[in-house]
Amino acid sequence: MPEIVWPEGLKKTKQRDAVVKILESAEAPLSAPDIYAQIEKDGQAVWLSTVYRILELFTEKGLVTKTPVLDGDMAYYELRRHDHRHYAVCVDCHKIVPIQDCPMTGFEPKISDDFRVLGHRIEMYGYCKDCDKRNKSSKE
Amino acid sequence: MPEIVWPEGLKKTKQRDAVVKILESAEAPLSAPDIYAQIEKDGQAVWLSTVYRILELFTEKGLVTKTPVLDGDMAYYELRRHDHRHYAVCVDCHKIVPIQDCPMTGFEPKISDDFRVLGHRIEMYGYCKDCDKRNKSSKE
DNA sequence: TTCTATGCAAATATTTTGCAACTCT
DNA sequence: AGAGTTGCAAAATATTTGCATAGAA
Repeated sequence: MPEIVWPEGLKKTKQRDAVVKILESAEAPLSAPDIYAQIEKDGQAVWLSTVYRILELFTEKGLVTKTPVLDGDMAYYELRRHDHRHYAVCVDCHKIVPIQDCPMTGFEPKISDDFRVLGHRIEMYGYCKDCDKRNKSSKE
Repeated sequence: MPEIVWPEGLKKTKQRDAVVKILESAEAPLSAPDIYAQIEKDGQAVWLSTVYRILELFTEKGLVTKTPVLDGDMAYYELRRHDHRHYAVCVDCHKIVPIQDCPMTGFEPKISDDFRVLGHRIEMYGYCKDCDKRNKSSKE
């Protein structure tokens, strides 16, 4: 069962289907090369530039959200779902872990007069369990 | 009066001073090319790669925070001040506006068992007053 | 058939790196 | 003097674009 509504005017192609499928089964944002690699691994042929083009198009159509992660050497993409998720990112191994709830709920920023807020992005950073443990034991 | 403590072991050079001065007077995060352009405009000579190197070093030393903005085509840098600020970014003109207070205060994410949280980043996005007005009037 | 999407190559943009010359301490 | 910094050029990485062909409606 597809989680998305296909925007009218867009043709369905196997490349686009592949991208959607990867995004649907992802539980954390993925980079374009991530998605490209997964499609290849599934035995399908795509070009990285095509993946970029699809992601850009999907972002435009509101299907996908483009967001930088951590210190941002790459852009990450995720399906724009009905639920509202944020992530914690490990500063060491760059693992991405979903956070359950959103601290912005009910929060009204004081800028609202000067700014029409459409949404927000929250990212926590720190050490995941594994890296935390490793750092402690190696006393680094 | 300098807002920062110069890390020991780092030499003071006019390039580094220039970068610090720009960052001190900025009230929103700046990209490396932004900083480079401002220094040039002040009549000083620097190389962009030097600016990048200085910012990387400062980030390592904890003087500066590197953070991607909006959809992240570039990294932005800001002085790591004592106060804790977040920003709203206009999706149209990319203007960056500081937000007064932080919705995370007192918030304890449910992941804390599996993750040692060091900090967080929040970014609101939407339309700034000018772009909102312009979009309404041009009925675009 | 007609319009759009993709393959492919080549360009662009941002950031990083290597090394010799220079400049702080 | 000696270690750390910068100028400069060139490389590396991420992403975008142009155009002819292939594919969906």
